Amino acid sequence: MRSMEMRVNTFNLVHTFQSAQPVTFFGSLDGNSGAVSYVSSGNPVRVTQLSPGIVRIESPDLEAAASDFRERFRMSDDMRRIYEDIAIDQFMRDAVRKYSGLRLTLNDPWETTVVFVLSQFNNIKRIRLITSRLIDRFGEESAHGVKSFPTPEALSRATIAELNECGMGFRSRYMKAVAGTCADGLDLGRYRGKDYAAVKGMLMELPGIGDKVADCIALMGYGKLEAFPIDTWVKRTLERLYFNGKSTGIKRLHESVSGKWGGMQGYAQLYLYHHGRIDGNEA
DNA sequence: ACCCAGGCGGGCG
DNA sequence: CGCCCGCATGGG
Repeated sequence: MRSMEMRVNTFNLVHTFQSAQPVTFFGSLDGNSGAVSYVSSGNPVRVTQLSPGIVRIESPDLEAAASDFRERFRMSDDMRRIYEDIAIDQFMRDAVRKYSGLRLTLNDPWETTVVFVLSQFNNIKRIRLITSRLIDRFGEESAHGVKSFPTPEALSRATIAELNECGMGFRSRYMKAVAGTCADGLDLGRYRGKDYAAVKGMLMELPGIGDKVADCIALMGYGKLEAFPIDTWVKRTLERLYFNGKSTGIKRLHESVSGKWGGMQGYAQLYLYHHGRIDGNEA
C-alpha cells in the first residue's frame, strides 16, 4: 500500500463525503480518522485530509488513485469563482461559509445510474444498505482483492427475486431493465461527450428514471453543471426561501432558478440540498 | 404503532 | 397537460 500527499485548495473531504453523492453510497467514512475509503475500477483508495490544504492518498495503484481522486472530486473546479456565482443571498452565503470545500463529485455513469435508480422513494441509509448488498452479491473480486461495483451484465443476469433479496422492493424491475439495456449495448460512458439535453433525454427513456433522477445522474455521473435536481429537500428549501413557504410545482421551481447562478446550478443545488437537509431547514 | 424517505409510472379529468 | 395515487422496505 503506497502513499502520497497532494495539495488541495478549498476542499473538505468530510463535508463532501457526508453530502450523499454516489461515492458515498459505496464508500465509507472512518469516524475516528476521518479517512474515506472507496473502490474505483477495482482499485481500493483511501483518502485522509491531513490539513485544509493537504490530503494523503493510499492505494496499491497510486497513479490511478491520484488521477481518479482529482477527477472524482473535481479538483480543477475554481471554487472561488463558483462561490461568487452562487453565494448571492443570505442563505447561500451561510451555506458556502459553513460547508466551504464541499465539492460536487464526478462518478462513473453506470454506478451513478444504479444508485439513483435506487434512490426514488427511499432514504440515504437504505440506498447505502442496498448498494452494499449489490456489491457483495454481484460484484467481482478485483486484482487487488476487493469487490468492485457490479457490471451491467452481472445485474442483468440477476433474477428479480435475487434483486429483491437485496431489499430493492419495487425498484428491482427497473434495475433489471436498465441493466439489460446497458448489457445489450447502451454505452452510458459514450454519452460523456454529449450535452446536457442529450444526456438527460437518453436517461429519461430508461424505466425508473424520471426528471429528478435523470438530473442527478447528469450532474454527478456526467458533470453537467446546468442540471438542477429538485428533491423533497430542495423543494422545501426553495419554497421557504423564495416562495414564502407556499407549495410550488416542480416546473415553476425550475423556472425560478434558471440563470440564477450563472450556469452553476449544480453547485447551487448541492449547497441548497446539504445545508437545507443537515441544518433541518431552519436557518 | 405510525411516519417518512434525494420519485416514478399509470390512470384519470 | 396537471393532479393523484400506489408502491417495498428499513429506520426513527
